[in-house]
Amino acid sequence: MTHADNAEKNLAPRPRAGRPRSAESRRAIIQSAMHILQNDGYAALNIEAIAARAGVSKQTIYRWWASAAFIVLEALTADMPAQEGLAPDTGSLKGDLLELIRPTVRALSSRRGPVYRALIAESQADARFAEAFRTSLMAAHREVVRAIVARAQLRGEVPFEADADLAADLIYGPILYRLLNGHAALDETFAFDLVDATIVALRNRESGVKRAAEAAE
Amino acid sequence: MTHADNAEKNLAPRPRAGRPRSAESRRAIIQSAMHILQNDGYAALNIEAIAARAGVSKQTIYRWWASAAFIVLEALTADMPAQEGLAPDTGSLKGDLLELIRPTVRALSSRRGPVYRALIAESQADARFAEAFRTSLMAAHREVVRAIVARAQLRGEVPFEADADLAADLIYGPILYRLLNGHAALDETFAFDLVDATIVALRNRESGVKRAAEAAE
Amino acid sequence: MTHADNAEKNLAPRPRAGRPRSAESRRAIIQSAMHILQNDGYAALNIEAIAARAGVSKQTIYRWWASAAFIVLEALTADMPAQEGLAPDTGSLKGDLLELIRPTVRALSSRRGPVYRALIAESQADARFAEAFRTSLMAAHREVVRAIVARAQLRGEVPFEADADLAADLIYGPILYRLLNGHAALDETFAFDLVDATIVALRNRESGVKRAAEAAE
Amino acid sequence: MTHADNAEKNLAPRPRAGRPRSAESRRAIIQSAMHILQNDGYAALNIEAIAARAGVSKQTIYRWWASAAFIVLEALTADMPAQEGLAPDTGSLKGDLLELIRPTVRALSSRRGPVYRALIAESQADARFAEAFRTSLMAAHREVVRAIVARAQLRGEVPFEADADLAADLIYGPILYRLLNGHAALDETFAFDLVDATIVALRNRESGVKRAAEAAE
DNA sequence: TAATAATCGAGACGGTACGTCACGTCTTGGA
DNA sequence: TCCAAGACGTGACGTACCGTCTCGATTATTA
Repeated sequence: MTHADNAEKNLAPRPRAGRPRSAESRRAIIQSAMHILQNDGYAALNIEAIAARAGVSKQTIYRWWASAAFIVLEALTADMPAQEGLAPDTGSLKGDLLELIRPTVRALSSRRGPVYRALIAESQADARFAEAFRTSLMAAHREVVRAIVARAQLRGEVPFEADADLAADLIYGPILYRLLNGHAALDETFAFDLVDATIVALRNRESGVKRAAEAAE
Repeated sequence: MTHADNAEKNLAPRPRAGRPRSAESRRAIIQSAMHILQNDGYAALNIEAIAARAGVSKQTIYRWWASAAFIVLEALTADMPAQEGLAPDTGSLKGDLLELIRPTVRALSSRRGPVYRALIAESQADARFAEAFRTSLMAAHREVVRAIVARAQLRGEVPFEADADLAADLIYGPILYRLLNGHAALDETFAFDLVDATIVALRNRESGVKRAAEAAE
Repeated sequence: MTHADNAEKNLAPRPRAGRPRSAESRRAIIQSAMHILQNDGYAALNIEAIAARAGVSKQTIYRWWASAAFIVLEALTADMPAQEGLAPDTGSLKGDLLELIRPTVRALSSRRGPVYRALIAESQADARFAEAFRTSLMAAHREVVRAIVARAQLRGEVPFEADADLAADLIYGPILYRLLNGHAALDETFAFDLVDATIVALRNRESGVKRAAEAAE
Repeated sequence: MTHADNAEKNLAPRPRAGRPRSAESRRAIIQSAMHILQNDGYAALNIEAIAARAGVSKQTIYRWWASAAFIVLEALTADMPAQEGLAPDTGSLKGDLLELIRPTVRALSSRRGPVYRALIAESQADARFAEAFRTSLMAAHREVVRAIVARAQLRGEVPFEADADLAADLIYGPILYRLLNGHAALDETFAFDLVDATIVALRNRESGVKRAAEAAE
């Protein structure tokens, strides 16, 4: 999204005139937003509260972010570089997926849960944020799955017709479902089940060709 | 949940004193809520707008519903009786699942989409609504899957260890994921993929016993 | 002006539905506005401060008044009925004018001064308020002069061609001038001077006819 | 006032170090302020708008002027030298006063009106500006009247007891009154009326001595 | 020919108040 | 009892200007 992009650009080497953006304010805003979100919940996360806690004017927030959700998104993506290339590489598809999913499930069932629930809820009300969220955080998560599947294809663990995008849906879909709907726990057993289900689905080579024929019937 | 329950009770034959509840107002409120949600989106759905459009006082709304989301939920559950016993019975697991999923996906990609997106978003902010939504609509959807799987087990299409709950997660999880995140279309191809993935996962009998052993390693 | 008019009407016999306007809030708002104006000055008179001091919501203020100046105007005009028919009647033009001007000058050089200075200043920035101010307060003041002059004409103290409107300008103009510009005191001597000047101007019968001729030259 | 004074001094030959003040910026600022005031009104006259229109930084404005009103005042006083010694000298009191008032009234009823209305309004909110305005522009205007009256006294047209200050009040007071209150037009007829009223008031020799006696009664 | 000094544009900053929106509650009179 | 109308206190919204504060660049005088 434009706002967040500008923010990052303006903090990068800045050849332009005028007082430079305050890195201190930016940090205080992001920290305040996360603090309020984690402690008081998303309902309490509003611009006035963030500004007050960060000792910052509302205008400064609005100058760089379109809404509180964008601040949270930036807080999450700012951590990402450290996690980059984080696609685990254990040598086996099952190992990789478990290495990916178990920490994910663990984080979402504790402190990360409320954050993602809030951002997904916000996505339903704000199309501009939805796009930013989808193309940054969510896309990054899906990309990891795609990388894992690609390696498994090279190793011959799954056929080349295997649909990596479907795999990402089969992993993150149910996780999201349990996170948002709360009908069952996000626990280890669930992680194992998801991995198994995803692997057998990837190995099932019907996907491409045969399916098209069926649909045509 | 209490409010919605009262609503239904109060419409049933009830010998209480005073002026009876206006069925006309109830209908107008529900229709207005759905109209606003479908046309102007979740962000525009508020009590004030519903009251204005329904020609009803805000008080009347607050008397019978706890929030706009409960109105929408009532609109959906009021339609349910007509769809009840909707678990399709084609004679095969694949047929049943397709019969279930294809219309679901079709509805969600058109007029039902905004409605479910709104209710799930609301669930993240309101725990009381979340419970109502989960135990009514969502539970009903999952129950259909469970019935289909049970029949498949009786037919011997899938082992008795097959996890019907996981099957529901594998079906509705990815659907929800695409609905909420919008990274890919909710189309026919997706429905076929989901059905295939779910079936191979159900047939994979590792699920229960072996898994526990692995986790213990 | 519409806002102020409605306010008065709605406090009068009200045959309409809905919760009636709170006379208590109205009183608290007007009193708070006057208190702030008298103690902290016009610069400190803003809607937020009035609302806070009156224990009232901003919305309630905006519902009935277009700006703080209108509240002050209502405070002044609400006192007017008590002063109505206040055109003094001493039996002589000079007596009447003195009876009118001396208290005016005295009030403006003490507590009324800041109030009128504020309202006139506001009139320069807000055309809608300017009209309200002119047609209520200012018009009432001018009307008193007109009544005094009319009686003097009947008594034969001044010719019938005497211009009562000009008399009002000659009285209130210089008073306003000193009030706003502050180049000299608003004192008793000034009141006497104004009365004398106004009287001789009224007796000077050139006004109408001869002037037109001159202008045509 | 200090700011404005500095402004003028700093433009005069001054051997201070550093980059000299930009005459170009000063001109642009003054012109922009006048343009906004004349076209968009007093309410739209703010530093931000002036800076934007002049293509100048806000800092530059704040460095040389204390508020927008001072800029306007400087715009008017910068024109004054050209008008200096403007006390008309037609040989008769009436001629002089007409020569003075008619152009004044004409200017105020067209382009000068908004300007003076703004400055007088500002004077009510800012005591420091009020003093600057009173002792520069307003004092100059009053001085002209005093000079005219002095010549009339030498000619014997009015007694030596005639109060020139009162004359200035009788002229500028009503003009200001109509300008600010807008209850009647600033036209030729009004100019004639004012002149006549002022002359008869000046000729009425009661003013000083007798009045004191009356007041003591 | 530097060093010093003041100004300039640009533009971000902490503030204050604005006027609006929706909330959920509360009187009214009437059905 | 319920209903519509609609006023009420509350809290947050996003915006407009305020006056101040860096920046890098520019243009003078002084050493």
